[in-house]
Amino acid sequence: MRKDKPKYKQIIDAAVIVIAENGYHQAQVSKIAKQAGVADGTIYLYFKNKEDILISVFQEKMGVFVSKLEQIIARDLTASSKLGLMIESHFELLASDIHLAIVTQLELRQSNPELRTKINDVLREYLKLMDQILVKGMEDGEFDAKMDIRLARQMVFGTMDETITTWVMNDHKYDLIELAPKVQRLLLKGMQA
Amino acid sequence: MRKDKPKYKQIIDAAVIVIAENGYHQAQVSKIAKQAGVADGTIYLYFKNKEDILISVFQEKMGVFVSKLEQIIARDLTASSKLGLMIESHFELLASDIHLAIVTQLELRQSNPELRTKINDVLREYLKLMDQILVKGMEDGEFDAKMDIRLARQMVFGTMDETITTWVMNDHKYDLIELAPKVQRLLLKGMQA
Amino acid sequence: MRKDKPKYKQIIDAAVIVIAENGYHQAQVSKIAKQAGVADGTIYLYFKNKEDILISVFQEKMGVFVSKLEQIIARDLTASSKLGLMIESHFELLASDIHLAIVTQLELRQSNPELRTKINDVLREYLKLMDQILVKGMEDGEFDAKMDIRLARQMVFGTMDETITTWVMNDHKYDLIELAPKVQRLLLKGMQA
Amino acid sequence: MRKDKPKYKQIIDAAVIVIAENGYHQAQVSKIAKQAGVADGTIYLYFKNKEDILISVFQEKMGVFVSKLEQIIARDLTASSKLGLMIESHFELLASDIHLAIVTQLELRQSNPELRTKINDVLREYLKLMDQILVKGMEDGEFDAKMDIRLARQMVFGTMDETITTWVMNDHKYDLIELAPKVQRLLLKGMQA
DNA sequence: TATGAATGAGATTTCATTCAT
DNA sequence: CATGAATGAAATCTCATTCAT
Repeated sequence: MRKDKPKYKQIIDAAVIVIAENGYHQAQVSKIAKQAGVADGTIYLYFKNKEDILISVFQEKMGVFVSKLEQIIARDLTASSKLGLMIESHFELLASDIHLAIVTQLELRQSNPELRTKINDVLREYLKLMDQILVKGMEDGEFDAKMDIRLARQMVFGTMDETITTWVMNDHKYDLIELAPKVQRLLLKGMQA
Repeated sequence: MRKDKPKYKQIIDAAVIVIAENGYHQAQVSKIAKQAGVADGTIYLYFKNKEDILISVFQEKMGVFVSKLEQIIARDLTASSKLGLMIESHFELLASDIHLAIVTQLELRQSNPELRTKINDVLREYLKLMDQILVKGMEDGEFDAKMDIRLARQMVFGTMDETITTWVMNDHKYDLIELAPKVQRLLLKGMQA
Repeated sequence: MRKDKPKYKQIIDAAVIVIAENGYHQAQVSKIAKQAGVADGTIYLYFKNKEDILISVFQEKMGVFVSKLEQIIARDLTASSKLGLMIESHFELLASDIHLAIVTQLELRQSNPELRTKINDVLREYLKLMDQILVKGMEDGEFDAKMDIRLARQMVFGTMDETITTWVMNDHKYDLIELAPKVQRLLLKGMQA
Repeated sequence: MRKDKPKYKQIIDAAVIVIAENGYHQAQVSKIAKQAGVADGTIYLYFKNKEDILISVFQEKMGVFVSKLEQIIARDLTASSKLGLMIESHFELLASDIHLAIVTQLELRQSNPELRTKINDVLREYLKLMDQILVKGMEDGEFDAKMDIRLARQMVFGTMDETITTWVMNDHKYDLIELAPKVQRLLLKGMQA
């Protein structure tokens, strides 16, 4: 389905706005179409069905996170620095797009198990990259070589996720980005050799 | 709403089972009524509406977590030990009731933000108790006195939550409880003075 | 699904009227519900889905044809007389319920192949009874013992069907019933020994 | 509408194939266009609307039946022979084009009464020719001079139609053409003087 | 002539909630 | 207290047709 055409992106962006403003269950296709400035039927020229829109939203947006993280990993830095950059970059992306933050932290989690499974597939790629940082840190002697890597990853991701969700649920009335260094310090301490 | 009558609890328990077995979106009132062995209309003698059932499920079950945690806090122990017991106790409760674990970690999160806000109100009590442990640890010089207490709490809760959710999503095929000490160690290291 | 309850029959009869007056493709469930004097949702307490209504219409109404024909066959008459009574009875039933005639001869034939297959299952029972008459006639020496029974049945049914359909399509402006003896004579001549 | 241009016939033939292979309700304009190797919009340069395609299909194909029958009538034969040739010719045409048989016997009957009325207009020409044979037979003393000609025609057409439809519905697994003489004999007996 | 992207109307079905018994 | 039959609002997706190029 013509992902290069401008309307594809138009609809994705419209979906993010509509879901953020109306909530997942009130995000009817007709609302998304109106927001995108196209007819209802046009949606179906670019997406198989409603679920396909939502998965695509997640894929397109998560893609940005993944490529940012890939760039960070490619750089010649310590694992600690990479971890810090990752957190900062993750927070920045969501802080700069409140709509997207609402959608990923709150609304998309209301989707049915089927859809969530597909979302998890997308997420997994991100978590794999995260693991690369942890492994490097353990190999380089920065992180505790004996720590359970899965648990460590769950701590890192769980902490970031909880921090962002709390921020979103508090109507983002404080600065998320300035929490990044503190979160980094906390997590690093937990994992350091 | 007659919370003392046996049918009140019957319905709450039925709701947990039905949601766990069918998923949040397939947990119709009529199914809960059938599972509870009462007529559909009877539900409405004990609960205002469907949302009220779900909040009540969370309140009743969370109450157990809260009272367990209160007992732990009342004991004469170091903050670190209390934290360890809290994690262990939390894991134990969910590992011993898979239905409940599925409901709290996966299904109830599909509810709309409105309901989730109410659920968070219930959760807040638990988080406040958690804060007491952290404060005590900071005062006693066990934990870093300068750490951001909200962030620390988010790390603790986020890590526990992510760990349990991952366990549930992996069909609880490994032992959750034996992860508790490792989780404790990881978190303590992050927070220690 | 409660076929004994009066609402079941109410809905069936409403469906016949709505389909006859509006055509198959304009017979929305909401129209049938309104005609039956029930809410849209009530339909689904008695029928699995829209197709189920249509099949039930055919089954219920065809049941009358079948039982009439069974009575005729049970009587002590020559095959020729039975054939005559069958034609007469068939014509009478449809002439007395124009709505039903329109539905069976025109509207229900617009249904999709799936539904038509199910309708044919119902029809088969009627054709089997028809065969009994033909067999008896052949055994008793009334009908040509060497005729192809399938072809004979196709002639009988095809002629009746074509006659009724033509009558319906001509807005039943002439008397269908008085054609019965003529049709009988024609068919008997074709089959007689 | 340029009926002489090759694309006109291309589209007609494409329609027959698409309807036969996909069924009436799955024969979308876009499928017919693809099968014909033209763009969707091009269809509308040759046909007023979808219904117009279907009527044209019937007209074009029925034209073959009519001209065959005209040739038969023009020959110097008895009415009985003509009737026999007509049945044989009718069966042959459909047996040699299964797609067409499926379309005329099953699929086109799913169209709405409006369209069917128009199809009947086309059919009427064929039935008129059939009447010529019957009249001649009655005048020549071959057929019963007192028979109701309309009924007789309904018997002839209804029997042929039912025979062919049954053959199509049985996946044309037996030979239709060899049934022709038997059908002829049956019908002639019914009509003979 | 020919294209094909865009349009937008329209219907089935589910399920929380009510209320007469 | 308890019942359960009845209600009725609400949303996804299809596809014939158009029209700018």
